[in-house]
Amino acid sequence: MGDDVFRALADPTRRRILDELAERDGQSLFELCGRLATRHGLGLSRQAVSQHLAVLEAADLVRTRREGRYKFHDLNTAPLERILNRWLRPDVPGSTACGST
Amino acid sequence: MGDDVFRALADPTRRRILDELAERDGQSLFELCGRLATRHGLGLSRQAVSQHLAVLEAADLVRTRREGRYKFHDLNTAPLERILNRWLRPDVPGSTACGST
DNA sequence: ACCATAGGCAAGTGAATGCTTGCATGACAA
DNA sequence: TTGTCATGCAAGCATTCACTTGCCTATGGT
Repeated sequence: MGDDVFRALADPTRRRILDELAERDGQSLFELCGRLATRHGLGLSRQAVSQHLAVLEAADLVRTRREGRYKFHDLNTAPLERILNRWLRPDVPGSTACGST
Repeated sequence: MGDDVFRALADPTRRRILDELAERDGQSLFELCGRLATRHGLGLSRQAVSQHLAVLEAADLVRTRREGRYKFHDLNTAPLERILNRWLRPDVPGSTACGST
């Protein structure tokens, strides 16, 4: 476990998506496309962003909720908190649970 | 800055190398090869590990010091500490410095 | 000097990755 | 129902990446 998290964080575009969601939770796919374009200068297709979101969701870094035909995305920092302790604080209780990733 | 750090952490073998160095600093290339093989079951060539170490060193996650014909590797957690704050504590002073990575 | 040891450099290969293109699905409005 | 909007699925392409192979440098022991 945690493998998907590191892989998800490897791409700079996905990190910018996390930045966007950290600033404003609950954005839809098109909202993210627009903000990545206008604020970060990234001219990505809708599918490109969709695939990035799928990777982030698989890593549990992004939670989604459907409402009608919209799908809203929320940032989930729990996997990040679990990962830090691996090398930074190796003797915190619970940090050994992800030691074999 | 920080881009190399995420890329370096993306590979599971490199993460195991960091585990090894976290447990015992100052290992040489051959030492790491041996311990990755015996303790993690990874049958990697010397060059494979060497290239991984080069990536980790480029990301400043590993510091090296030469002594004679030996080259010892030490873990450096500073880049990790800088990265945490990006999404976990966005309002800590100094965390804005790596916001555009 | 000789040889073994520790490490470095560079080209080549197979697999994974990011992105595109095209078509399909489901929800809402007219 | 018909059309449109938001999203999903899948194949194809170009790049990147991890690993190997082969040769080279340098240090230390004998």
